[in-house]
Amino acid sequence: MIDTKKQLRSTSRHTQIVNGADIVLKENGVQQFTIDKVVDYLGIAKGTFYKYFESKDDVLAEVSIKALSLMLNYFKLSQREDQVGIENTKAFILSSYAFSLDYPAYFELIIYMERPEFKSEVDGYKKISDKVTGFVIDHLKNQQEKGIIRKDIDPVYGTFVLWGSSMGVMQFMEAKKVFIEDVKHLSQNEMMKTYVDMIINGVT
Amino acid sequence: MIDTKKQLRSTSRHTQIVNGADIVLKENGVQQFTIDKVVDYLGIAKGTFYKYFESKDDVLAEVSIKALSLMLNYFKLSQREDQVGIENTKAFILSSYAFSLDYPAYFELIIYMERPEFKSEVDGYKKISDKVTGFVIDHLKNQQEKGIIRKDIDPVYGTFVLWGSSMGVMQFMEAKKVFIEDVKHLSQNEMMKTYVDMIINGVT
Amino acid sequence: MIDTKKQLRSTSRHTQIVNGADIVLKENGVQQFTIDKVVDYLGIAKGTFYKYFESKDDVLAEVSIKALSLMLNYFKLSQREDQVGIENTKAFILSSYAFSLDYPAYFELIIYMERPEFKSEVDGYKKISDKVTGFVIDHLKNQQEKGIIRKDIDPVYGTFVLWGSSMGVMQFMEAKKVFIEDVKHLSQNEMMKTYVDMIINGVT
Amino acid sequence: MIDTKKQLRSTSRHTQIVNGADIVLKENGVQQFTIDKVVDYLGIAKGTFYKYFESKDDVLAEVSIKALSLMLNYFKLSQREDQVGIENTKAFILSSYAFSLDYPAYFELIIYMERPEFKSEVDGYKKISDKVTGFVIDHLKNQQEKGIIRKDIDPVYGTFVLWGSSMGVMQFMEAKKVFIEDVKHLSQNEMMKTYVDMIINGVT
DNA sequence: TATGAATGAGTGTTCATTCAT
DNA sequence: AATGAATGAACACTCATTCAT
Repeated sequence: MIDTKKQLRSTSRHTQIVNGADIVLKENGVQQFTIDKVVDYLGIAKGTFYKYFESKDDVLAEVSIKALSLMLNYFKLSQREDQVGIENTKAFILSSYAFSLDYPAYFELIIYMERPEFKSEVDGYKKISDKVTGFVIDHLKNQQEKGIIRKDIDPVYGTFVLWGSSMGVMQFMEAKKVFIEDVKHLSQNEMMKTYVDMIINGVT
Repeated sequence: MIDTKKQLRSTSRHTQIVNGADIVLKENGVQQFTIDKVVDYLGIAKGTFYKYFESKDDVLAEVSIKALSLMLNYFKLSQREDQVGIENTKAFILSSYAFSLDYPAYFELIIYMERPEFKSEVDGYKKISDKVTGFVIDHLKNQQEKGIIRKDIDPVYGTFVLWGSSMGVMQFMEAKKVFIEDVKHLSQNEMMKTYVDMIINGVT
Repeated sequence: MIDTKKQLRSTSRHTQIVNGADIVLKENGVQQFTIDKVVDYLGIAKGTFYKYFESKDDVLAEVSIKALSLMLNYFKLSQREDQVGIENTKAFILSSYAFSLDYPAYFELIIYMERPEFKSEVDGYKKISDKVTGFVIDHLKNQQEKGIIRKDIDPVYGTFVLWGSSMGVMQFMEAKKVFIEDVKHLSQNEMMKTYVDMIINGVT
Repeated sequence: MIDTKKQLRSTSRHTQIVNGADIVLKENGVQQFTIDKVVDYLGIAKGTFYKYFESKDDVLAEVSIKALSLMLNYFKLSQREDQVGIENTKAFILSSYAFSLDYPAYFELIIYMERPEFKSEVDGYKKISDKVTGFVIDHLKNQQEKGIIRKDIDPVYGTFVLWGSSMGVMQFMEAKKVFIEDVKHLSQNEMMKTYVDMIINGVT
């Protein structure tokens, strides 16, 4: 339990709960994330939580807005005008890798939110989710116009494939971390490089 | 509940429980898989279950051995001598796609087992996991020797990339099923084709 | 939320809250009636509510005054000078049936208020309750004087019997609605007719 | 909490829980009946309860079987061969009155179970419920054949009217107990007599 | 007089695991 | 070796009521 009173002055309860949920998520992962842990951590009553959020998925949607915004920021920061040719696409993929390394719980959350049964009523979620998708689609189209990426790849399919496959590789590495590094003496970075190399070659 | 007595003579309790868990898994999926359902199905006592398995994850690890074996079989059956060039690699990727469609619960299980917190003590799991990995590594090496796949790709990294990315794309499609088909009017098959095209181009 | 300010000038807070509770009751029924909904609807603070009312049951008691007043009005409107003989008594019973159809939530409330554990301190409730009772007693006495209703029935007992039994029949029909209409293919109206016929025969 | 061990030897857990629920019901009434109270009373774990019953409504259904059986018994015991004419019908109505006096919580429960949303999966409930209804219908038919009750009354409607109205009168008396006896100095018995007189006159 | 954030004891329900027999 | 009754902490969610400002 943290000292709630200090925070109250500077932050609204809503934000405070989102922040608490954020921390609980990072410490426990999505599967072990519970409302009980959040209210315990914040030292507030359960009723208080439900004054601000309709459901568990509701807070998670808000946290995932932070997660997606942060990821989008990683994407944007990876793009530089002085990078020519396929470099920007490489940089984009590597930035999503960096994000998954820096914020593994966020990464897990984004996957969790994609469950079909998840019907978020939180406006911001759909918005930022579309924004991220849009960013990648635009990137692909742009590279196709410049003649850098093959024009026969549908940008929408291409985006989902890019996203799905890179997330898969990262998830795989995360899961097999111990196995890969200790047993096989492989490096995650080396593996990511191989992936980028393979997928980049496939689209150019 | 099935008739346990007949099985008892020919099969050991251990195997019998794994088989029961297998069927329960296929019928319910990983999230709805419970020990209660397993012992109900088998008509055995709960205590008996815990005599043979330390935990829920323990049986699931054993079931996943069956799942991985079956997947390996799909891989093997996809390879034909009369297929030339890159066709065998394509066939290999598509066979893992077919597997995920034919046995969604197994596919779900394999992903479930990859959680970092999952620490299986079951010997056989590592064995079959290595076997599957070995198969793909051999495949890659083979294709490289024939000059079909680029020689600069490390076969071990390449294997993990191939595996991780294709599973990622499939998982992504499964999760976004409704979204992809209803909202974007995309086809899962078309998306898989795009993936195969992109990754194949990247390795040849 | 409604605009509270306008009402404030003309109506007292007390009345205003009762009116709000009234509307919330009609829209939600007794079981779903919550203080939260009332203060939300009125746009006032919860503390304000508890300044004017000691408990949830307290407001409901006040709302039930409105309900009983309305029911009394139904009773009165059912009586016409040109109706001769037992017709006015029939009309009286049918008017209480009409009331229960027109204002199901009020009807529900009246039954809810009759729980033994409900101890209303609200003055007005007893008053209107007596008024309704008085009306029926007077009606019975009147009919007895005219020789329409048997003189050996005590008008006070008769009133409670009339009231209790007709409410019971209506409550029974409401509860068994599905059962009566779907399973037994009976009609609510037909059942009410049977009741009126039986009870009217019993008193004449 | 009672001493559980003694009971265990003679009674099965199932029966024991039903008995506990029975007592909790009688002490608290339907609205305040909770699983927590039942397990607290029995001194068992919540999980134990749910091993034997699927839901709260499930136990209540079982308890109501006891209630309905008991009520049916009251009905049957009221019928005597040496009673002639309308006396048996009177006795029947008075027996349901006696039942509601002896077991007010059971009476409440029977009303509670009639909620349309209540979908009991418990076989016995429908059975005994139908039995009770059947008993009354048969009684009416019988009296009609003997020429004691008017033949133009449909026995099914008549049953429901009889049941609904008598339950209504009893519920009304229960609710207004204090009011009737203290304020109006009326007697419940006198009121019941009036009801029986009125309804009997209406049907003969 | 009015506020509204905060409370917390419920509420029904689940399920992996234990242990006396 | 086998049983299966019992556990109990966990879970998401509710709502009448309080009290410091």
